[in-house]
Amino acid sequence: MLKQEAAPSLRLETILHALGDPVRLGIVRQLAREGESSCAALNGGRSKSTMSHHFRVLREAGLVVTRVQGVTHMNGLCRSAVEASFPGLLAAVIDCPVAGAPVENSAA
Amino acid sequence: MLKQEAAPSLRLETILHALGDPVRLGIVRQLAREGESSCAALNGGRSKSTMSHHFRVLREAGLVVTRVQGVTHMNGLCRSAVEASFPGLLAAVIDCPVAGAPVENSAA
DNA sequence: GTCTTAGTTCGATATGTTTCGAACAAAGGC
DNA sequence: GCCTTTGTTCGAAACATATCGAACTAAGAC
Repeated sequence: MLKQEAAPSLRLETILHALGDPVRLGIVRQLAREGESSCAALNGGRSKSTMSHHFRVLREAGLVVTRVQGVTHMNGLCRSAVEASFPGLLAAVIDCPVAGAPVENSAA
Repeated sequence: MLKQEAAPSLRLETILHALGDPVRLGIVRQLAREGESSCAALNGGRSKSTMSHHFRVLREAGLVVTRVQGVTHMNGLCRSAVEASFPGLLAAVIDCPVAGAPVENSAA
């Protein structure tokens, strides 16, 4: 079962706004590096409700799809869909080193 | 004379945040299409102080440089600097059609 | 059926952002 | 010198966002 709020609009403005938050940027980058993850696996010490909010923004922007798998929700990056609408955008955001680790780097 | 707040940090997070606002995204896209412009040439009916604020955010993000030329301030996109740090990012943001015209399209 | 787990939704608070008008500063034209 | 033009800076108001805890829901384990 997929969670997707209607057809995501895939508006550039909405996508950039979603990516403009450090927590969400961290989520997207981590999802890109490590593939699907549960919500809990990405909370950098933030509360469940905060994370739920950020995932909702990412979902509504069309950047992330959430697949409900039993009790956990697996989130995946919508690489191809975003790539189709805005070629090169995700690659540029993902394939570059970045200072500061918004979501802890699991390098602990 | 160039206006540049110290060395712009060129942080991805800051750049995405700057681009996440529809007015600023419009400015950047228009600057990309039409080259340098004065501040006044890009106000979509907004007040001077509002535009000044947006240009400041763009400048601080390292997306725009402002050259003072007599009484007017000419703003140009820092394509190469941004491209050097985040290859493909500006291209992805600029070279795509976008719904909604934040800054009026001069197609009036 | 009861309990646990993983997320969501709600309501509140604190913080940021956008926007404006008014006052200011710099550069030139007269 | 004075006036005009173009932006900037300063408050202030309106709005949006990030964050939390508490109450809720759905799925499964027991």
